[in-house]
Amino acid sequence: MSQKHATTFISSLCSRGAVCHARALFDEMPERDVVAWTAMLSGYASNGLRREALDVFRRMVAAGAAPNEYTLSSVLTACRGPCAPAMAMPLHAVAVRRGVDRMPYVVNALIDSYASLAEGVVDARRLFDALGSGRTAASWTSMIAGYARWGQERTGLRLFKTMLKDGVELSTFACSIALHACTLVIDLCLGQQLHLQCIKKALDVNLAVVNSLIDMYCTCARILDARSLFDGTPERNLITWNTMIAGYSQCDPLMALQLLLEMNDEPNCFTLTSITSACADLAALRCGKQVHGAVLRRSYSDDLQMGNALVDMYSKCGSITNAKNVFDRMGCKDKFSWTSMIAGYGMNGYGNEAVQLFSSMIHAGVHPDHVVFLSLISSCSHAGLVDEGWNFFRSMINEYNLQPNKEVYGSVVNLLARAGRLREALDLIDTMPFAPDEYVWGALLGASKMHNNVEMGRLAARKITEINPDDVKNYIMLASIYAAGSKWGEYAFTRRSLRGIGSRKEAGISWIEVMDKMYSFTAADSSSPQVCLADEVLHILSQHMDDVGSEFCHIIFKAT
DNA sequence: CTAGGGTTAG
Repeated sequence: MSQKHATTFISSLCSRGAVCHARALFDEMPERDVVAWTAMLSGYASNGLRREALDVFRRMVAAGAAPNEYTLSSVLTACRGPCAPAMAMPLHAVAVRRGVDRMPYVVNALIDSYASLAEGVVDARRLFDALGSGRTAASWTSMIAGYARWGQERTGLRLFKTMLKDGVELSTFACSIALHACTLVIDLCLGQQLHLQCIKKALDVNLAVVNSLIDMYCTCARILDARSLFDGTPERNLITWNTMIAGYSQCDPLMALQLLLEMNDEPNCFTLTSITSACADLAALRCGKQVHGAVLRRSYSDDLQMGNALVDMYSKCGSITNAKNVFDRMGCKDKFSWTSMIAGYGMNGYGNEAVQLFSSMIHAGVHPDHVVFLSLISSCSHAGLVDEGWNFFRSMINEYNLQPNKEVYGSVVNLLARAGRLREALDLIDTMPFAPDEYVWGALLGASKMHNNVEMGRLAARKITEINPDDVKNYIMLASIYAAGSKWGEYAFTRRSLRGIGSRKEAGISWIEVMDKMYSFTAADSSSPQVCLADEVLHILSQHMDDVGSEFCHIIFKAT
């Protein structure tokens, strides 16, 4: 068999996944030219065997075969990912030495390689600019993707527009990258324009494009548009399902579970993370436990994001012991893991534990940010640890050089006011570097009611009215403060202005799901005869809650 | 006879 024939055979075997047979044949060859080496190398690479591909490259160099432009672009793409930053420079040097560093395929691969590191984007751009008219569609998309990857989405999108102006035909690749950039900066307008272009050029039959469109609409809060694309596409893969489920987990967690039921593919780690966060929003503990079981069976528990979602889910379901168990078992933790656990302690009333965990976090060398301090201060607020909370606020500014944002100020106002230190809360509002919003005043108003402080309540309510005159609960709250302080004249006046607004306080609705039926209740819903039985029903329900909750999940995971 | 770019979760 000639060398040419053997090489053809090798690539053919590799393209059908028979890499081992290809390798056996390769090893039998009495001599191997560049083409043969490259065929073997790219055969490994296209089958995801990057280590083997790199090994072939090393042996090839050692054997004295000179890599050409095919070899270099193959080896560059083979080491995409974690080892790309280390390989970009040396391989670039080889390309220069072989005189192929300006060949489009090589340059495109180099752009991608350099842009795999944030600091390399500038080098990538230099290569891109040097290409001049030698740019291909892939050069553009690699460069745009490089920007989008490192938080320069706007620059990427500008380059995308330049590309179109230069007359480069819109490809499915460019389209999905640009759509992804729109998603990252939440630019619905541009996303919709792109959608239109997709339809015009019939690119919306491409699954990757459809998936990016669905993601874009979900992120831009257009779940219905996302759903109609999802329903309309003739073909769906796991990414399609995961994107749609992730979208629902943000705005309609029950629908996320529903979609999981309809899915025929096996859920993967991404699916289960979204489902876990849906369970967190529903406070569906039994369901969340079933998901956790599915996670353990599939050995996804080592995944960082999965662990974080589980900690969050158990915290929001009030199961702090399980949250702590998951947290403690996590092999590696990031800022989000610590924040979720601290917030979990806080929302369940464990202020001291939250404070303790914060110091463990500092001990572990994790830098706190605004979100951590927000969780921490609100933990202190719930647990009545006023001085501790106040000290964290001070240390946030003085020790960690963090400028508290509006939310943090609001949380500190809440901390002081709930503890009855209304005067100090008001002073803080007066000195904070933001215009106080209705939520800050709302915290003061609520605390004024709690501590029967008519004067402070009147002030807070007046401020809220200036910001939002239609806020009904503001008037109701103020009226009850007057009532408690026996200020009946002002009470009557407030009730009258409430009638003047002509709106009613929206009823708070609670709901409960039993099997596949949804029951809703409103507070003091005496109009419904069923509610007369509410206490009895609730009593029975609480006895059977565990069994009922798990039913739904058994349906979901019956296949596992 | 050998080479390229894209979409998913907190």
